[in-house]
Amino acid sequence: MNQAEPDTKTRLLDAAETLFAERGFAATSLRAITAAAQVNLAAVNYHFRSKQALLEAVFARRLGPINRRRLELLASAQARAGRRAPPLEEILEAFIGPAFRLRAELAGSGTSFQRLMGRLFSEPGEHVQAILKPQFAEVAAGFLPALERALPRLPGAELAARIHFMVGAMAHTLAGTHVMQLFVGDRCDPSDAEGTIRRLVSFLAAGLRAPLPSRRRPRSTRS
Amino acid sequence: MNQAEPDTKTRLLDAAETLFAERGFAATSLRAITAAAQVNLAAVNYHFRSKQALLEAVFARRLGPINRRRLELLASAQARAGRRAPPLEEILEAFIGPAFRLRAELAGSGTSFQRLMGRLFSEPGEHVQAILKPQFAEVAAGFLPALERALPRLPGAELAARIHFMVGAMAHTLAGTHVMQLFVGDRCDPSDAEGTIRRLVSFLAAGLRAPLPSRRRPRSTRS
DNA sequence: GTCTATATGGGGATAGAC
DNA sequence: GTCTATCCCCATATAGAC
Repeated sequence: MNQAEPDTKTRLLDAAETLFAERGFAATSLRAITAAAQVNLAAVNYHFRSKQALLEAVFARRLGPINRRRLELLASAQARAGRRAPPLEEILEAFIGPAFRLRAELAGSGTSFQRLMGRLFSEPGEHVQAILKPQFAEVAAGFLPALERALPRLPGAELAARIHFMVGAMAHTLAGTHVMQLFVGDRCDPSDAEGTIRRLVSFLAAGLRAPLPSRRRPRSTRS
Repeated sequence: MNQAEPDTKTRLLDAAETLFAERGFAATSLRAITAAAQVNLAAVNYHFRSKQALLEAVFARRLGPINRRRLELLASAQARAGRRAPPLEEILEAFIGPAFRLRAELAGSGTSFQRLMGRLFSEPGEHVQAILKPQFAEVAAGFLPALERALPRLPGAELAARIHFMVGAMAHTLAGTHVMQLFVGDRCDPSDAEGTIRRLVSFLAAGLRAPLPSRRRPRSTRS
Protein backbone atom coordinates (compact mmCIF):
# COMPACT_ATOMS: atom_id res chain seq x y z
CA MET A 1 0.00 0.00 0.00
CA ASN A 2 3.04 2.22 0.10
CA GLN A 3 2.80 4.48 -2.90
CA ALA A 4 6.55 4.78 -3.25
CA GLU A 5 6.96 1.07 -3.95
CA PRO A 6 3.86 -0.57 -5.40
CA ASP A 7 3.81 -4.34 -5.62
CA THR A 8 4.66 -6.23 -8.78
CA LYS A 9 1.11 -6.67 -9.96
CA THR A 10 0.42 -2.95 -9.76
CA ARG A 11 3.66 -2.06 -11.43
CA LEU A 12 2.75 -4.34 -14.30
CA LEU A 13 -0.68 -2.83 -14.63
CA ASP A 14 0.76 0.68 -14.64
CA ALA A 15 3.42 -0.10 -17.21
CA ALA A 16 1.01 -2.01 -19.44
CA GLU A 17 -1.50 0.83 -19.29
CA THR A 18 1.10 3.35 -20.39
CA LEU A 19 2.61 1.28 -23.16
CA PHE A 20 -0.65 -0.03 -24.57
CA ALA A 21 -1.86 3.55 -24.73
CA GLU A 22 1.26 4.79 -26.45
CA ARG A 23 1.93 1.98 -28.90
CA GLY A 24 -1.22 -0.08 -29.11
CA PHE A 25 -1.79 -3.63 -27.94
CA ALA A 26 -0.27 -5.66 -30.74
CA ALA A 27 2.80 -3.46 -31.03
CA THR A 28 3.66 -3.73 -27.35
CA SER A 29 5.69 -6.72 -26.25
CA LEU A 30 5.59 -8.24 -22.81
CA ARG A 31 9.32 -7.73 -22.71
CA ALA A 32 8.86 -4.00 -23.08
CA ILE A 33 6.25 -4.00 -20.34
CA THR A 34 8.30 -5.97 -17.86
CA ALA A 35 11.33 -3.82 -18.58
CA ALA A 36 9.37 -0.63 -17.93
CA ALA A 37 7.92 -2.10 -14.76
CA GLN A 38 11.36 -3.32 -13.69
CA VAL A 39 9.93 -6.74 -13.17
CA ASN A 40 10.90 -10.14 -14.41
CA LEU A 41 9.40 -11.34 -17.65
CA ALA A 42 7.84 -14.41 -16.11
CA ALA A 43 5.89 -12.29 -13.65
CA VAL A 44 3.32 -11.50 -16.33
CA ASN A 45 2.34 -15.10 -16.69
CA TYR A 46 2.33 -15.65 -12.99
CA HIS A 47 0.09 -12.75 -11.97
CA PHE A 48 -2.01 -12.78 -15.12
CA ARG A 49 -2.41 -15.72 -17.42
CA SER A 50 -1.50 -14.10 -20.69
CA LYS A 51 -0.96 -10.85 -22.48
CA GLN A 52 -4.64 -10.75 -23.36
CA ALA A 53 -5.63 -11.25 -19.73
CA LEU A 54 -3.27 -8.45 -18.76
CA LEU A 55 -5.13 -6.09 -21.07
CA GLU A 56 -8.40 -7.14 -19.53
CA ALA A 57 -7.04 -6.47 -16.07
CA VAL A 58 -5.88 -3.02 -17.11
CA PHE A 59 -9.42 -2.16 -18.12
CA ALA A 60 -11.17 -3.82 -15.26
CA ARG A 61 -9.19 -1.71 -12.82
CA ARG A 62 -10.47 1.62 -14.18
CA LEU A 63 -13.62 1.09 -16.13
CA GLY A 64 -15.72 -0.21 -13.29
CA PRO A 65 -15.36 2.90 -11.13
CA ILE A 66 -15.90 5.20 -14.12
CA ASN A 67 -19.12 3.54 -15.13
CA ARG A 68 -20.35 3.43 -11.57
CA ARG A 69 -19.77 7.16 -11.26
CA ARG A 70 -21.60 7.74 -14.52
CA LEU A 71 -24.68 5.97 -13.29
CA GLU A 72 -24.52 7.76 -9.94
CA LEU A 73 -24.41 11.13 -11.64
CA LEU A 74 -27.26 10.17 -13.93
CA ALA A 75 -29.33 9.00 -10.99
CA SER A 76 -28.78 12.23 -9.10
CA ALA A 77 -29.70 14.27 -12.18
CA GLN A 78 -32.87 12.27 -12.46
CA ALA A 79 -33.59 12.79 -8.78
CA ARG A 80 -33.25 16.55 -9.22
CA ALA A 81 -35.56 16.50 -12.22
CA GLY A 82 -38.31 14.65 -10.38
CA ARG A 83 -40.90 13.23 -12.74
CA ARG A 84 -39.64 15.22 -15.70
CA ALA A 85 -36.66 14.28 -17.86
CA PRO A 86 -33.33 15.75 -16.73
CA PRO A 87 -31.88 18.47 -18.96
CA LEU A 88 -29.82 17.10 -21.82
CA GLU A 89 -26.72 18.92 -20.61
CA GLU A 90 -26.83 17.13 -17.27
CA ILE A 91 -27.15 13.75 -18.93
CA LEU A 92 -24.17 14.47 -21.12
CA GLU A 93 -22.14 15.76 -18.22
CA ALA A 94 -22.86 12.55 -16.29
CA PHE A 95 -21.65 10.46 -19.20
CA ILE A 96 -18.62 12.49 -20.14
CA GLY A 97 -17.37 13.91 -16.87
CA PRO A 98 -16.11 10.80 -15.11
CA ALA A 99 -13.93 9.76 -18.04
CA PHE A 100 -12.28 13.15 -18.38
CA ARG A 101 -11.73 13.69 -14.70
CA LEU A 102 -9.53 10.61 -14.47
CA ARG A 103 -6.46 12.65 -15.25
CA ALA A 104 -6.91 14.87 -12.25
CA GLU A 105 -7.79 12.00 -9.96
CA LEU A 106 -5.00 9.64 -10.90
CA ALA A 107 -2.23 12.12 -11.56
CA GLY A 108 0.23 10.32 -13.78
CA SER A 109 -1.57 7.28 -15.06
CA GLY A 110 -4.96 8.86 -15.62
CA THR A 111 -3.74 10.32 -18.86
CA SER A 112 -2.61 6.97 -20.18
CA PHE A 113 -5.87 5.28 -19.48
CA GLN A 114 -7.79 8.09 -21.13
CA ARG A 115 -5.76 7.65 -24.26
CA LEU A 116 -6.14 3.90 -24.12
CA MET A 117 -9.89 4.09 -23.66
CA GLY A 118 -10.23 6.58 -26.47
CA ARG A 119 -8.28 4.43 -28.86
CA LEU A 120 -10.12 1.30 -27.95
CA PHE A 121 -13.41 2.44 -29.38
CA SER A 122 -12.12 2.32 -32.89
CA GLU A 123 -9.85 -0.63 -32.39
CA PRO A 124 -10.72 -3.86 -34.11
CA GLY A 125 -10.16 -7.32 -32.75
CA GLU A 126 -12.81 -9.35 -31.08
CA HIS A 127 -10.98 -9.75 -27.81
CA VAL A 128 -11.03 -6.00 -27.31
CA GLN A 129 -14.70 -5.80 -28.13
CA ALA A 130 -15.39 -8.62 -25.74
CA ILE A 131 -13.86 -6.62 -22.91
CA LEU A 132 -16.04 -3.60 -23.46
CA LYS A 133 -19.36 -5.18 -24.21
CA PRO A 134 -20.49 -6.16 -20.72
CA GLN A 135 -19.14 -2.94 -19.24
CA PHE A 136 -21.02 -0.73 -21.64
CA ALA A 137 -24.21 -2.68 -21.75
CA GLU A 138 -24.95 -1.46 -18.25
CA VAL A 139 -24.37 2.22 -18.89
CA ALA A 140 -26.22 1.99 -22.19
CA ALA A 141 -29.24 0.63 -20.37
CA GLY A 142 -29.20 3.68 -18.15
CA PHE A 143 -28.39 6.44 -20.58
CA LEU A 144 -30.31 5.43 -23.67
CA PRO A 145 -33.76 5.85 -22.11
CA ALA A 146 -32.66 9.11 -20.53
CA LEU A 147 -31.56 10.47 -23.88
CA GLU A 148 -34.78 9.36 -25.51
CA ARG A 149 -36.80 11.20 -22.89
CA ALA A 150 -34.68 14.32 -23.19
CA LEU A 151 -35.06 14.30 -26.98
CA PRO A 152 -38.62 13.06 -27.41
CA ARG A 153 -39.10 14.36 -30.92
CA LEU A 154 -36.00 12.74 -32.39
CA PRO A 155 -36.66 9.57 -34.40
CA GLY A 156 -34.86 6.46 -33.20
CA ALA A 157 -32.64 6.08 -36.22
CA GLU A 158 -31.57 9.67 -35.96
CA LEU A 159 -30.79 9.35 -32.27
CA ALA A 160 -28.75 6.26 -32.99
CA ALA A 161 -26.64 8.07 -35.55
CA ARG A 162 -26.12 11.05 -33.27
CA ILE A 163 -25.05 8.90 -30.34
CA HIS A 164 -22.56 7.44 -32.74
CA PHE A 165 -21.19 10.89 -33.51
CA MET A 166 -21.15 11.77 -29.84
CA VAL A 167 -19.08 8.75 -28.88
CA GLY A 168 -16.71 9.51 -31.71
CA ALA A 169 -16.12 13.06 -30.58
CA MET A 170 -15.59 11.90 -27.03
CA ALA A 171 -13.32 9.01 -27.89
CA HIS A 172 -11.18 11.12 -30.16
CA THR A 173 -10.81 13.77 -27.52
CA LEU A 174 -9.93 11.19 -24.89
CA ALA A 175 -7.35 9.67 -27.17
CA GLY A 176 -5.63 13.04 -27.29
CA THR A 177 -5.31 13.34 -30.99
CA HIS A 178 -2.10 13.95 -32.84
CA VAL A 179 -3.01 14.82 -36.39
CA MET A 180 -5.19 17.67 -35.40
CA GLN A 181 -2.36 19.77 -34.12
CA LEU A 182 -2.16 20.83 -37.74
CA PHE A 183 -5.62 22.26 -37.71
CA VAL A 184 -5.65 23.81 -34.34
CA GLY A 185 -2.07 24.43 -33.38
CA ASP A 186 -1.52 24.17 -29.66
CA ARG A 187 -4.47 26.25 -28.62
CA CYS A 188 -6.01 23.32 -26.80
CA ASP A 189 -4.93 22.57 -23.29
CA PRO A 190 -5.58 18.88 -22.73
CA SER A 191 -4.93 19.11 -19.02
CA ASP A 192 -7.90 21.44 -18.54
CA ALA A 193 -10.42 18.70 -17.88
CA GLU A 194 -13.26 20.95 -16.75
CA GLY A 195 -12.89 23.21 -19.76
CA THR A 196 -12.88 20.24 -22.12
CA ILE A 197 -15.98 18.81 -20.47
CA ARG A 198 -17.85 22.12 -20.74
CA ARG A 199 -16.91 22.52 -24.37
CA LEU A 200 -17.82 18.99 -25.24
CA VAL A 201 -21.17 19.16 -23.47
CA SER A 202 -22.03 22.40 -25.19
CA PHE A 203 -21.04 21.06 -28.61
CA LEU A 204 -22.83 17.76 -28.22
CA ALA A 205 -26.01 19.17 -26.76
CA ALA A 206 -26.35 21.46 -29.76
CA GLY A 207 -25.59 18.63 -32.16
CA LEU A 208 -28.09 16.29 -30.56
CA ARG A 209 -30.76 18.99 -30.75
CA ALA A 210 -29.99 19.86 -34.36
CA PRO A 211 -32.94 20.14 -36.73
CA LEU A 212 -33.56 17.01 -38.76
CA PRO A 213 -31.59 17.02 -41.99
CA SER A 214 -33.76 17.53 -45.02
CA ARG A 215 -33.90 14.65 -47.44
CA ARG A 216 -32.51 16.83 -50.20
CA ARG A 217 -30.30 19.78 -49.56
CA PRO A 218 -32.07 23.10 -50.23
CA ARG A 219 -29.43 24.38 -52.60
CA SER A 220 -28.02 21.93 -55.10
CA THR A 221 -24.46 21.09 -54.11
CA ARG A 222 -24.06 18.05 -56.27
CA SER A 223 -20.64 16.47 -56.15
CA MET B 1 -5.87 -2.88 -66.73
CA ASN B 2 -8.20 -5.86 -66.83
CA GLN B 3 -10.37 -5.62 -63.77
CA ALA B 4 -10.85 -9.36 -63.55
CA GLU B 5 -7.16 -10.00 -62.97
CA PRO B 6 -5.30 -7.04 -61.48
CA ASP B 7 -1.55 -7.18 -61.37
CA THR B 8 0.43 -8.25 -58.35
CA LYS B 9 1.06 -4.77 -57.04
CA THR B 10 -2.63 -3.90 -57.06
CA ARG B 11 -3.61 -7.19 -55.50
CA LEU B 12 -1.17 -6.50 -52.69
CA LEU B 13 -2.51 -3.00 -52.15
CA ASP B 14 -6.07 -4.29 -52.05
CA ALA B 15 -5.32 -7.09 -49.64
CA ALA B 16 -3.23 -4.87 -47.39
CA GLU B 17 -5.96 -2.25 -47.31
CA THR B 18 -8.53 -4.78 -46.22
CA LEU B 19 -6.42 -6.51 -43.60
CA PHE B 20 -4.91 -3.38 -42.11
CA ALA B 21 -8.43 -2.03 -41.73
CA GLU B 22 -9.73 -5.18 -40.10
CA ARG B 23 -6.87 -6.08 -37.79
CA GLY B 24 -4.66 -3.02 -37.54
CA PHE B 25 -1.15 -2.52 -38.83
CA ALA B 26 0.93 -4.27 -36.20
CA ALA B 27 -1.38 -7.26 -35.95
CA THR B 28 -1.32 -7.96 -39.67
CA SER B 29 1.53 -10.06 -40.99
CA LEU B 30 2.90 -9.90 -44.49
CA ARG B 31 2.15 -13.58 -44.71
CA ALA B 32 -1.52 -12.92 -44.19
CA ILE B 33 -1.47 -10.22 -46.83
CA THR B 34 0.33 -12.26 -49.45
CA ALA B 35 -1.94 -15.22 -48.77
CA ALA B 36 -5.05 -13.10 -49.21
CA ALA B 37 -3.63 -11.57 -52.38
CA GLN B 38 -2.62 -15.03 -53.62
CA VAL B 39 0.86 -13.73 -54.21
CA ASN B 40 4.24 -14.93 -53.15
CA LEU B 41 5.60 -13.64 -49.88
CA ALA B 42 8.68 -12.14 -51.46
CA ALA B 43 6.60 -9.98 -53.77
CA VAL B 44 6.00 -7.48 -50.99
CA ASN B 45 9.63 -6.66 -50.70
CA TYR B 46 10.08 -6.54 -54.43
CA HIS B 47 7.24 -4.12 -55.23
CA PHE B 48 7.48 -2.15 -52.00
CA ARG B 49 10.52 -1.95 -49.84
CA SER B 50 9.00 -2.92 -46.53
CA LYS B 51 5.80 -3.39 -44.62
CA GLN B 52 5.91 0.24 -43.58
CA ALA B 53 6.29 1.37 -47.19
CA LEU B 54 3.36 -0.83 -48.14
CA LEU B 55 1.17 1.02 -45.66
CA GLU B 56 2.30 4.33 -47.09
CA ALA B 57 1.45 3.14 -50.58
CA VAL B 58 -2.00 2.07 -49.45
CA PHE B 59 -2.68 5.59 -48.24
CA ALA B 60 -1.05 7.40 -51.10
CA ARG B 61 -3.34 5.61 -53.52
CA ARG B 62 -6.56 6.94 -51.97
CA LEU B 63 -5.85 10.01 -49.92
CA GLY B 64 -4.60 12.20 -52.72
CA PRO B 65 -7.81 12.01 -54.76
CA ILE B 66 -9.97 12.49 -51.67
CA ASN B 67 -8.18 15.62 -50.58
CA ARG B 68 -8.17 17.00 -54.10
CA ARG B 69 -11.91 16.52 -54.28
CA ARG B 70 -12.33 18.24 -50.93
CA LEU B 71 -10.52 21.32 -52.10
CA GLU B 72 -12.46 21.34 -55.38
CA LEU B 73 -15.76 21.26 -53.56
CA LEU B 74 -14.63 23.98 -51.18
CA ALA B 75 -13.52 26.14 -54.08
CA SER B 76 -16.83 25.75 -55.86
CA ALA B 77 -18.73 26.58 -52.67
CA GLN B 78 -16.62 29.70 -52.33
CA ALA B 79 -17.28 30.59 -55.96
CA ARG B 80 -21.02 30.32 -55.38
CA ALA B 81 -20.80 32.51 -52.31
CA GLY B 82 -18.94 35.29 -54.11
CA ARG B 83 -17.35 37.72 -51.71
CA ARG B 84 -19.25 36.39 -48.72
CA ALA B 85 -18.33 33.31 -46.72
CA PRO B 86 -19.92 30.06 -47.93
CA PRO B 87 -22.59 28.59 -45.65
CA LEU B 88 -21.18 26.38 -42.93
CA GLU B 89 -23.12 23.39 -44.20
CA GLU B 90 -21.47 23.58 -47.58
CA ILE B 91 -18.01 23.76 -46.06
CA LEU B 92 -18.73 20.70 -43.97
CA GLU B 93 -20.18 18.84 -46.88
CA ALA B 94 -17.06 19.55 -48.91
CA PHE B 95 -14.87 18.17 -46.15
CA ILE B 96 -16.95 15.15 -45.26
CA GLY B 97 -18.53 14.09 -48.51
CA PRO B 98 -15.52 12.81 -50.44
CA ALA B 99 -14.45 10.49 -47.65
CA PHE B 100 -17.86 8.91 -47.26
CA ARG B 101 -18.57 8.55 -50.93
CA LEU B 102 -15.56 6.27 -51.36
CA ARG B 103 -17.67 3.24 -50.65
CA ALA B 104 -20.00 3.90 -53.51
CA GLU B 105 -17.21 4.78 -55.90
CA LEU B 106 -14.91 1.88 -55.17
CA ALA B 107 -17.46 -0.83 -54.54
CA GLY B 108 -15.63 -3.43 -52.48
CA SER B 109 -12.50 -1.79 -51.28
CA GLY B 110 -13.93 1.64 -50.49
CA THR B 111 -15.32 0.33 -47.25
CA SER B 112 -11.98 -0.97 -46.10
CA PHE B 113 -10.20 2.26 -46.75
CA GLN B 114 -12.86 4.20 -44.90
CA ARG B 115 -12.36 2.01 -41.87
CA LEU B 116 -8.62 2.28 -42.15
CA MET B 117 -8.69 6.05 -42.45
CA GLY B 118 -11.05 6.36 -39.52
CA ARG B 119 -8.86 4.24 -37.31
CA LEU B 120 -5.72 6.03 -38.28
CA PHE B 121 -6.70 9.29 -36.66
CA SER B 122 -6.46 7.83 -33.20
CA GLU B 123 -3.59 5.50 -33.92
CA PRO B 124 -0.26 6.23 -32.32
CA GLY B 125 3.10 5.61 -33.85
CA GLU B 126 5.15 8.27 -35.51
CA HIS B 127 5.33 6.56 -38.88
CA VAL B 128 1.59 6.75 -39.20
CA GLN B 129 1.53 10.38 -38.22
CA ALA B 130 4.28 11.10 -40.70
CA ILE B 131 2.12 9.73 -43.49
CA LEU B 132 -0.81 11.98 -42.73
CA LYS B 133 0.89 15.23 -41.90
CA PRO B 134 1.76 16.49 -45.36
CA GLN B 135 -1.55 15.30 -46.76
CA PHE B 136 -3.62 17.12 -44.20
CA ALA B 137 -1.58 20.25 -44.04
CA GLU B 138 -2.92 21.19 -47.45
CA VAL B 139 -6.58 20.67 -46.67
CA ALA B 140 -6.17 22.38 -43.32
CA ALA B 141 -4.78 25.43 -45.05
CA GLY B 142 -7.92 25.58 -47.17
CA PHE B 143 -10.61 24.72 -44.66
CA LEU B 144 -9.41 26.49 -41.54
CA PRO B 145 -9.82 30.01 -42.94
CA ALA B 146 -13.16 29.06 -44.44
CA LEU B 147 -14.41 27.86 -41.07
CA GLU B 148 -13.14 30.98 -39.36
CA ARG B 149 -15.03 33.13 -41.81
CA ALA B 150 -18.19 31.10 -41.47
CA LEU B 151 -18.03 31.32 -37.67
CA PRO B 152 -16.66 34.82 -37.15
CA ARG B 153 -17.80 35.20 -33.56
CA LEU B 154 -16.22 31.99 -32.31
CA PRO B 155 -12.95 32.48 -30.40
CA GLY B 156 -9.96 30.65 -31.81
CA ALA B 157 -9.49 28.29 -28.89
CA GLU B 158 -13.15 27.35 -29.04
CA LEU B 159 -13.00 26.71 -32.78
CA ALA B 160 -9.93 24.55 -32.27
CA ALA B 161 -11.71 22.39 -29.73
CA ARG B 162 -14.78 22.05 -31.90
CA ILE B 163 -12.78 21.05 -34.95
CA HIS B 164 -11.28 18.42 -32.73
CA PHE B 165 -14.74 17.12 -31.87
CA MET B 166 -15.76 17.26 -35.50
CA VAL B 167 -12.85 15.16 -36.67
CA GLY B 168 -13.55 12.68 -33.91
CA ALA B 169 -17.16 12.23 -34.92
CA MET B 170 -16.17 11.83 -38.52
CA ALA B 171 -13.30 9.43 -37.87
CA HIS B 172 -15.39 7.26 -35.60
CA THR B 173 -18.16 7.08 -38.15
CA LEU B 174 -15.72 6.24 -40.92
CA ALA B 175 -14.18 3.53 -38.81
CA GLY B 176 -17.59 1.91 -38.64
CA THR B 177 -17.71 1.42 -34.93
CA HIS B 178 -18.34 -1.83 -33.22
CA VAL B 179 -19.00 -1.09 -29.60
CA MET B 180 -21.85 1.21 -30.34
CA GLN B 181 -24.07 -1.50 -31.66
CA LEU B 182 -25.01 -1.84 -28.03
CA PHE B 183 -26.35 1.66 -27.85
CA VAL B 184 -28.03 1.89 -31.15
CA GLY B 185 -28.80 -1.62 -32.21
CA ASP B 186 -28.70 -2.03 -35.96
CA ARG B 187 -30.74 1.01 -36.78
CA CYS B 188 -27.83 2.55 -38.65
CA ASP B 189 -27.29 1.61 -42.26
CA PRO B 190 -23.62 2.18 -42.95
CA SER B 191 -24.03 1.69 -46.68
CA ASP B 192 -26.27 4.76 -46.92
CA ALA B 193 -23.49 7.22 -47.57
CA GLU B 194 -25.69 10.15 -48.50
CA GLY B 195 -27.81 9.71 -45.42
CA THR B 196 -24.78 9.54 -43.20
CA ILE B 197 -23.33 12.67 -44.77
CA ARG B 198 -26.57 14.60 -44.28
CA ARG B 199 -26.84 13.52 -40.68
CA LEU B 200 -23.25 14.32 -39.92
CA VAL B 201 -23.42 17.73 -41.55
CA SER B 202 -26.56 18.60 -39.65
CA PHE B 203 -25.11 17.44 -36.34
CA LEU B 204 -21.77 19.15 -36.79
CA ALA B 205 -23.17 22.42 -38.06
CA ALA B 206 -25.31 22.70 -34.96
CA GLY B 207 -22.40 21.76 -32.73
CA LEU B 208 -20.06 24.27 -34.32
CA ARG B 209 -22.68 26.99 -33.89
CA ALA B 210 -23.43 26.08 -30.29
CA PRO B 211 -23.52 28.94 -27.79
CA LEU B 212 -20.31 29.39 -25.86
CA PRO B 213 -20.23 27.27 -22.73
CA SER B 214 -20.56 29.30 -19.57
CA ARG B 215 -17.60 29.26 -17.26
CA ARG B 216 -19.70 27.79 -14.49
CA ARG B 217 -22.71 25.65 -15.02
CA PRO B 218 -25.95 27.44 -14.06
CA ARG B 219 -27.15 24.74 -11.75
CA SER B 220 -24.60 23.16 -9.46
CA THR B 221 -23.83 19.64 -10.62
CA ARG B 222 -20.72 19.10 -8.61
CA SER B 223 -19.19 15.69 -8.99
C1' DG C 1 8.88 -10.63 -62.09
C1' DT C 2 8.27 -14.65 -59.52
C1' DC C 3 9.62 -18.39 -56.84
C1' DT C 4 12.17 -21.39 -52.89
C1' DA C 5 14.89 -21.31 -49.19
C1' DT C 6 16.84 -19.23 -45.47
C1' DA C 7 18.94 -15.72 -42.47
C1' DT C 8 18.05 -13.38 -38.30
C1' DG C 9 15.58 -11.74 -34.68
C1' DG C 10 11.64 -11.26 -31.59
C1' DG C 11 7.45 -12.89 -29.89
C1' DG C 12 4.46 -15.37 -25.96
C1' DA C 13 4.56 -18.84 -22.85
C1' DT C 14 6.53 -22.29 -19.49
C1' DA C 15 9.58 -25.50 -16.56
C1' DG C 16 11.86 -25.82 -12.69
C1' DA C 17 15.48 -24.04 -9.37
C1' DC C 18 15.58 -20.93 -5.57
C1' DG D 1 6.71 -14.93 -5.51
C1' DT D 2 10.65 -14.42 -8.21
C1' DC D 3 14.32 -15.73 -11.13
C1' DT D 4 17.02 -18.15 -15.25
C1' DA D 5 16.90 -20.60 -19.12
C1' DT D 6 14.63 -22.30 -22.84
C1' DC D 7 10.94 -24.13 -26.01
C1' DC D 8 8.80 -23.21 -30.12
C1' DC D 9 6.68 -20.41 -33.30
C1' DC D 10 6.22 -16.52 -36.28
C1' DA D 11 7.81 -12.23 -37.89
C1' DT D 12 10.33 -9.30 -41.63
C1' DA D 13 13.57 -9.27 -44.90
C1' DT D 14 16.83 -11.04 -48.31
C1' DA D 15 19.73 -14.15 -51.46
C1' DG D 16 19.82 -16.34 -55.41
C1' DA D 17 17.76 -19.86 -58.79
C1' DC D 18 14.46 -19.79 -62.51
